[in-house]
Amino acid sequence: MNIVISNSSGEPIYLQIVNQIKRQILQKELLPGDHLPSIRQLALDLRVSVITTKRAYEQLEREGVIDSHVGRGSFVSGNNLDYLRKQGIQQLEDQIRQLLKKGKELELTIDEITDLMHRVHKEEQSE
Amino acid sequence: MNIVISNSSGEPIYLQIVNQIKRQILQKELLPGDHLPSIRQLALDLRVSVITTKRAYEQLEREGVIDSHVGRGSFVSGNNLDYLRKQGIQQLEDQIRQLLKKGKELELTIDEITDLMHRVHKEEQSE
Amino acid sequence: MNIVISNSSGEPIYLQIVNQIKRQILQKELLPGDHLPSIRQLALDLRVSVITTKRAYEQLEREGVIDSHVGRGSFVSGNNLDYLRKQGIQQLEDQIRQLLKKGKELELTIDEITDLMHRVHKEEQSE
Amino acid sequence: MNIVISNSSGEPIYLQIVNQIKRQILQKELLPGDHLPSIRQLALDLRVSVITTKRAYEQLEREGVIDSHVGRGSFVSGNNLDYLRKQGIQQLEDQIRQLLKKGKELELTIDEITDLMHRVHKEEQSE
DNA sequence: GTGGTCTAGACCACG
DNA sequence: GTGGTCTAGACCACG
Repeated sequence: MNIVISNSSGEPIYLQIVNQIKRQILQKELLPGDHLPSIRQLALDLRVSVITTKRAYEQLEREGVIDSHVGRGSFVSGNNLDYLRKQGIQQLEDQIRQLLKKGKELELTIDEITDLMHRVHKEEQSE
Repeated sequence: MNIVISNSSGEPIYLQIVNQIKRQILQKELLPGDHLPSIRQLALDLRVSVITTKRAYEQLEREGVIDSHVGRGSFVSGNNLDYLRKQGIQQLEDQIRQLLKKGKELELTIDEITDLMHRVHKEEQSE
Repeated sequence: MNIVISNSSGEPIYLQIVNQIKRQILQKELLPGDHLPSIRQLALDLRVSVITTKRAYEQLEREGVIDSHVGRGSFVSGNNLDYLRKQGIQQLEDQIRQLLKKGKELELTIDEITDLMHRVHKEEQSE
Repeated sequence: MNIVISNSSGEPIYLQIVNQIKRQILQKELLPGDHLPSIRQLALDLRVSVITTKRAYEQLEREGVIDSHVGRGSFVSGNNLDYLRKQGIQQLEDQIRQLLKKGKELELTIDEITDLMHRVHKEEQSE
């Protein structure tokens, strides 16, 4: 499993782990039934406290994205793609609402915001 | 001055104050030279700790958006519109970058994101 | 607030806290808006680690039963009686299902189980 | 021998084995003297660790429900029906006590609990 | 003071 | 080995 931790991003470490695992499930790099590294092993790999990896796995289990069993470890649970996708779209819409609100405050029209978005998109691609 | 505090938004109270004052300056509801309520008065009005209003005013002063003078109070400082506008655009671009990143994770194209944005925009208007 | 911790019950301490707070809300000993003791204070009172009280409050917040705000503390959130009652009935029905299953294994009829329940009930009352 | 393991029930695997064997003895599907599969064979059948089946048999032996002899295997021991039945009744009474406690918290009377039990019983039967 | 995050370390039941 | 619970202790932003 490929997880990268940033100490400077401001995003809590446990959430970085949660989100990156969700992302990998969403992109089918992790499949239902796949065995995840143990919280101890992952902690060693990421050079992070066991408690932090545990917290991440707890969150994922609470959302039904993984199943953990004492003595056996943690596994990607069956078919969460729908759930994760819906959750993702929801978050996207929330971001859009914030964006539109911010744009309105700056007295930008929807077209100006769209233009800005396309300009930023082109910049990102050319990097 | 018209400030509304939300306890459920998750946004720190002092930042809610900061941002709403900035917004009002940007929208010319507050003009250069305008006298702001004292931190004590504002704390009373908003039913919030004085520490909180103090923190908000400190932040605004640090950004040069208001001037505080012992014994006289705080005032909107001269011509911050450019600064606030640039800051707003910057924040908007950051939001857009996050949006594009999230969209990419969900395997949405830039056109699909644009469509979604327009759809959300129409919903917001019709409310 | 009146919470009693048992070290011998087998029920995790944080769950004992969670359940006793839920019980008190259900029985209107705690009302919406009531200020709960801080996690540190409660930890001192119960002679338990801060992490344990924190964990209890996290669980309660996740279920929407309380609201916690940095710097301000934790409060019973508005009208959870319905939620808690429904949850309680659900748990009761699950217990009943287990009971009936167990009774069936022992080849008891529903009437025999009912009798046993009334007998136990009388014993409990006379204690 | 017919044992079904559930990964989702939360009940430890070794206890699932213990309880299902007890049940089968109670219901005379397993009789005194019957030869049980070896821990290795059972582990293979259930796709479970040998440690787990070993733990289950140890528990059963400790309770005197089976006898294990090195080189010969494990056998249902003579006349445990009384013991298992008493144990079952005991457990049933404990469940009833919990039920009554829960019901009390929800401010249900003994009659309301009895009604609910009969209702659940009818649902179960009609399935 | 208050909760949020993080760390190091321990013991337990389970597999 | 594996996750579940618990402890003592730290630093941070917020009020």
